[in-house]
Amino acid sequence: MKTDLDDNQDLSKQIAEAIRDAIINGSLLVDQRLPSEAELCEKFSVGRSTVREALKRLAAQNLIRTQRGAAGGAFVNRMSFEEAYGQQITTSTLLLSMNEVDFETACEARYALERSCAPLSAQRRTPDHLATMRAEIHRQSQPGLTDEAFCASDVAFHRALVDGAGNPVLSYQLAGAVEAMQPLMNMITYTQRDRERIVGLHTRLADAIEAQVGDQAATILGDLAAYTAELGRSRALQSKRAD
Amino acid sequence: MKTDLDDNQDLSKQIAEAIRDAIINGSLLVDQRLPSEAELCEKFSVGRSTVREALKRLAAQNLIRTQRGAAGGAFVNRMSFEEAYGQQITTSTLLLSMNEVDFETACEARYALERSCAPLSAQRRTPDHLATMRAEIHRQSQPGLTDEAFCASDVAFHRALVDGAGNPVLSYQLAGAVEAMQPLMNMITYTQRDRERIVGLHTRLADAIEAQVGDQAATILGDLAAYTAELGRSRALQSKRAD
DNA sequence: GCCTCTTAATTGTCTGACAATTCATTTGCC
DNA sequence: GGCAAATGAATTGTCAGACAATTAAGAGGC
Repeated sequence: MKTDLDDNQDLSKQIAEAIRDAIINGSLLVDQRLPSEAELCEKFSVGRSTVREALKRLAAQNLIRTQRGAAGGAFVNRMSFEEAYGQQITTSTLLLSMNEVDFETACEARYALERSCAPLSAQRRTPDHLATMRAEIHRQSQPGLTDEAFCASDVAFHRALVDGAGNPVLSYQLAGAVEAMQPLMNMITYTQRDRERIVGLHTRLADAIEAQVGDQAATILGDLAAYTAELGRSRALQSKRAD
Repeated sequence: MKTDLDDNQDLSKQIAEAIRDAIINGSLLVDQRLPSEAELCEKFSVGRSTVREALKRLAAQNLIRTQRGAAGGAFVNRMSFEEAYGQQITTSTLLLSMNEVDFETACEARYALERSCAPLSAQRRTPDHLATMRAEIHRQSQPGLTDEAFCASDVAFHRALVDGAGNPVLSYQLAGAVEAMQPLMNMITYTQRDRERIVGLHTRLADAIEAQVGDQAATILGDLAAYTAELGRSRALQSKRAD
């Protein structure tokens, strides 16, 4: 961990970066205790507030956790799939909502990514995954479902599809990407006919996954992408705002 | 923005979350100025350090930026693709390095994801993308290249492939995923024969993209995935540590 | 109109203090 | 001796006040 302060600006940022680098390059290992705030003050020759602000920056990125008390302090946090997943969703959601990404682009990206796990999922899916997919299809067929609930079920369905590939890294990347696009998908109003069409495609998709025919699953995902894009085009002007 | 503090623990975290939620749900718009620290102190009835720590948490996530001076303050930051990309790489890199993800799983995820943009890239790639791919292939053929430089060039090559799809959302998701796996890829030692084989596959891949034959590109990516996985299996015990 | 100086607002940093929490040690009782 | 309670020490969490650094806007002079 370097102790020299390069510039004359934003000390807490520099200190946070120094510690972050130490974590990334392995100088600080998981669950290792960082020096106490007082020691860091001496090491970097700064006041305690500055050190604390640096630590809070790291805590916000889930890089460290802190404990009070005698044997307390700041510890290097093991980044869990759960935390990483949450962070990715927050980042991606904001990125999409703040940059006027048009629906068609987001939609294309989503289905392209999802397609990548169709063959693996067809090959490795367990009965659990199939059951989840069937259950979500059933939920989507219920009348009186709000658009938001329909979208949430859609995400759950596709989540099961992705998880079926049995690759946690793939699940992490894809689930984050898909879920981040949910607010955009939520902007669509689905008529009863739309829903029936989607449920039909989902059913065929589940059938293909069950029959372990990956190519067919990929093709159906392509159809689903095309249909969703079409819905987006025709409903583009409604601009429902999710709040 | 809520002003009530639920628990009796970690005030700065609660305040940060309250403001973050306000940003996500649209109560605070891009480039809008947050209340000054003094005003936030009053609003939440806490001391200034607490408010500052909350703001630092948000700054660490690129949600806000701060400016000193008379018209200064904290402003809602427009999340740029650049920032989001950097965050995703940091998160994913740590996730992979701290959770003993085995090489084969990471490799499978990487190539599965990359495959998803092969058809789009074949369809839309510009001469610029092709030129970058050819240039990186040439670099990879240079003798005396370190393994790290070879890997970096490999990432640049695949980055061009991904960007060829002309979908910024897809580029963002994929480039982050691919780059985050670079440290794992760096653990491989490439012999001259390995490199020749990879360069050969890259050349065929560039040819397929140039000829706009997406299916073939996807197939070659599959071959590349299989070969990389094979290298990972045979070299698994070397465990070079990148520092 | 333009330049300079002043002023006010705001964030960045430091210091000192106290509260809250947690663990280790000591004390006191049996 | 053994166990429970009190004590103390270390550490983070919070607050208050002060000053420095920076920046925009206004005042004043020319």
